Amino acid sequence: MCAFLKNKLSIYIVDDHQIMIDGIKALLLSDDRFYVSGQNTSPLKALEEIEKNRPDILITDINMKELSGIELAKKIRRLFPDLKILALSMHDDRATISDMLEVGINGYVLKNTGMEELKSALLRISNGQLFFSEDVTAEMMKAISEPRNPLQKQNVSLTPREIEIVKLISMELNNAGIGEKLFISERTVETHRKNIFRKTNTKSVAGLIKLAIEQHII
Amino acid sequence: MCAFLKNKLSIYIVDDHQIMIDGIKALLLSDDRFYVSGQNTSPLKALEEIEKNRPDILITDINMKELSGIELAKKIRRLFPDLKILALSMHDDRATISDMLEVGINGYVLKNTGMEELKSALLRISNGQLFFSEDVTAEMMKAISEPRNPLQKQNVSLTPREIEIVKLISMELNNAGIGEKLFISERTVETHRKNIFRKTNTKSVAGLIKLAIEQHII
DNA sequence: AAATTTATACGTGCTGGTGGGTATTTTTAT
DNA sequence: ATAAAAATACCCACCAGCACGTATAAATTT
Repeated sequence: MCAFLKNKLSIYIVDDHQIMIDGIKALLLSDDRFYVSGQNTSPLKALEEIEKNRPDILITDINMKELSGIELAKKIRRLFPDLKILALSMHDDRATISDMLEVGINGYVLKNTGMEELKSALLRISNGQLFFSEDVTAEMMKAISEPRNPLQKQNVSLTPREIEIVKLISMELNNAGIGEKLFISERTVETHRKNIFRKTNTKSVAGLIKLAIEQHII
Repeated sequence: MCAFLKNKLSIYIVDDHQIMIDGIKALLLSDDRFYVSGQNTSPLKALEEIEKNRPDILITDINMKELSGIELAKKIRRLFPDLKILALSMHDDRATISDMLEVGINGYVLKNTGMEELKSALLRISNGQLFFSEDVTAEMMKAISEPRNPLQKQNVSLTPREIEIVKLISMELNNAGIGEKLFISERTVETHRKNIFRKTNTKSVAGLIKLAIEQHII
């Protein structure tokens, strides 16, 4: 089951974009240290296949429609604790990185880095080491060096109602419009709004929307 | 210079994400009908290289930070009218599609389709035909069947200064703060703001920020 | 059963942004 | 050289949202 025994690393790929899968596959195919044991554009189907397939390393995208990479990684960690996970992402935003680290992934590389880096990531991970892209490491360093800035990694736990409000704000509705839509008073909307800004520690709609997008609320 | 003469299609790839370039390259490499004459993660550098390189087909991503695929395609169309352009995008939103069609691209495939489709797109385009992914075609059909809906195709071409303003808005600065930072009057910021909202056809900061994130402006 | 969270709602004063303009200078494109 | 686009700046009236509050019913959690 390990790389040493069969002399090839067994890789499973999950990515929303078939073309990305095809690309990675083609590249690994030409390198006899790797073997692509399977792939899927659907995280859920991938979970089933992994059960039978038992690869060494899972390469997963993070921003997937069906199930986020974070959720997938969580499930994987629970079901197959030994399976190594390498996150492959477009973004190096702190929230996502820290979410993934918390889940306990083994590596995080950005899509804007080359394939060589991906290969070394795979090799290092298979050795039990961790691997992070330079930009990701930099972001982590920054997070550490800024002792306890107000932005923390606070879990922005909005209530369902508040999330609804955020969604409507993002749809360019004003308080009156939101009230109408939810059959509540404009005053109530104002109160929700206040609470949302307080909780998210944002001071303008701009910040709120950025956060909401980062956290995949909208 | 054409595919028939040298029996290989010369392809140039532009994409923000090196890993995507690497993937496509690896795949085309294994097919002797294609030849990757060059690639770049920077649209601007690509433009220079294409001048010398003169490929048959340019594969370009659409959502790039430096220069959007739309802008790149426009420049290409003006400078090298014979060069075929194949857009490769994550999104099938109507605005982008119609922008690209207007510029006069030769094909549009989505990243969530397989590599085989990419290959046939390349072959058909080299024959002077057009090629569009199924989803893209569907979106076009829908657009036609819905006679003249209000959503039109707005060109979101913000000026450099306006983009600067958008960035500062997204950083939760108010007009006064922005003016201070850019050494301009608060009145000027107000004017920029007005123009930005008019151009982007957004009516609140929420919409603007969403758009800005979509378009990778921030 | 008690405590907490969530969702509801109102008042008031202030200010920052909106929408309506107009206009000049500088830069870029033709 | 000239037209067009971009960047600069101001005026005025209006009101939506913010910052302070306070308060109560309903649902959840402990």
